[in-house]
Amino acid sequence: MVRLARFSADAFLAAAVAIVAESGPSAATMGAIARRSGAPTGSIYHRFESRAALLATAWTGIHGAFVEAVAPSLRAGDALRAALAITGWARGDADAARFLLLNESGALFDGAPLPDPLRAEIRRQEEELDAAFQACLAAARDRAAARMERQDGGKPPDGIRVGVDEAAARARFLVFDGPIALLRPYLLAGTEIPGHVDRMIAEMHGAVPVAPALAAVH
Amino acid sequence: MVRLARFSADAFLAAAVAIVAESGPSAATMGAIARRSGAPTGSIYHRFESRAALLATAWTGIHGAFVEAVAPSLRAGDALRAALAITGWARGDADAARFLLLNESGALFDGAPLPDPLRAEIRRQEEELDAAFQACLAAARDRAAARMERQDGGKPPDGIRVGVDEAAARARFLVFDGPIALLRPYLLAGTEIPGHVDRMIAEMHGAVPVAPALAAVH
DNA sequence: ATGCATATAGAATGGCCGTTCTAGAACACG
DNA sequence: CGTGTTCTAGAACGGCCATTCTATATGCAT
Repeated sequence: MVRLARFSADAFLAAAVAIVAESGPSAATMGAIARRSGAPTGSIYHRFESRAALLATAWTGIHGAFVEAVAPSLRAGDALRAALAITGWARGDADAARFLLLNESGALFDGAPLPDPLRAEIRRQEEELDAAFQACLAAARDRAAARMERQDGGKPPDGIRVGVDEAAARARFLVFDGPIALLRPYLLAGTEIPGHVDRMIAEMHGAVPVAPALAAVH
Repeated sequence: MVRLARFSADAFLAAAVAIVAESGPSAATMGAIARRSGAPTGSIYHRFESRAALLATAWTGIHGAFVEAVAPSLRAGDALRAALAITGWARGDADAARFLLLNESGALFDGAPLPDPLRAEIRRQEEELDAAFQACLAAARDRAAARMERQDGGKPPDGIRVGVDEAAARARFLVFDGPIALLRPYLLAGTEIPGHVDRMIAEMHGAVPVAPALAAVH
């Protein structure tokens, strides 16, 4: 019922993502987003209640795609495949990867008031990713226990005995922080991601155990 | 000759570093720095010609300490010791490490006009660090060549044949990006840096070669 | 046709921030 | 004991930005 919109929410989101990817979050002013969309600034407020809501919506869409790319491998207990899914996803959508990278530290919507459904979706994504990660961690722990049982009666193998916190930190690095650190230079430079990034990830996974002897701690 | 200053340049720098470490770069407004120092905003401009100059000076001081902590090990060709020097330095000055981390992407003084001596010092530090890094890379290459000669007549060992770009990228990750990625969660959370961070760095250096068969490429 | 809800269009508002300006104070030196 | 220079002190200025407001257009439902 009534006047049809010339500017869609998606158009504003796309403009915001492009600006952030090109020039960083602080360049994504309402004026810049409007200019890039060919719209007046006021029209943005017919779709989003604030700049924070707009950017958070953009973040949520991109982060959702990220989670969908990574979570299945995690749920399958395959940490290496999950790590490689990150590089694959980044290769497929460089702008999105750059956007996510530049908004890592939560500087985007720190304490800003967001619409409730958006907050709920953000939490849902975070919980889904965390649950998948925990599943992967549990699988690694089980494998470590089985390996230990096979090798000898009770003493841990040549790996180091680690606690749960350490195992989680190790897994986080192997799956997320390490691959992201490998991608960062290329994402920031805007150049293609070379194949040896994947090779290094594979080497790391082969050499650095997630849970070397976690079963001993249980 | 004349009135003695109540507020030193160092006081403003310390205030700026503390604010950035606590609340991020955008919180370090001239007003906030002045308030934290107990000075009027105008007084800051008797020491620094602009906000960019102030923050860049703070960055340069911290980065200089970082370089001094890391470069000697690099010049000695010891990549592992260099990587561990980063964690050691971060443990010794958490605020400084946080400051550096939060200003990685050069968002601090992007195209801002800076006094020439400051620019020169920044460039000098960057060149010193890069030279040390290149020395470390060259040492790794020499060791790889020697290892190859010892093992067999001409074919590369079980390592992967890599080019110069890849060797540099590998070394960068082993020395800088990897350790920093391991530190990031603890720096951002403001919690103590656990010992297993160093253990993982050592594992990585043991397992992921900087220049596996670089000599074959020369 | 005529309402009327919803859009465009862009000017106006108010706040924050970096920077500058005005006034006055302190101190080394002649 | 001025005098000049460098400081404190904080108000004032100008720009940018998010947000709101006013005026006008559009097109479906009646």
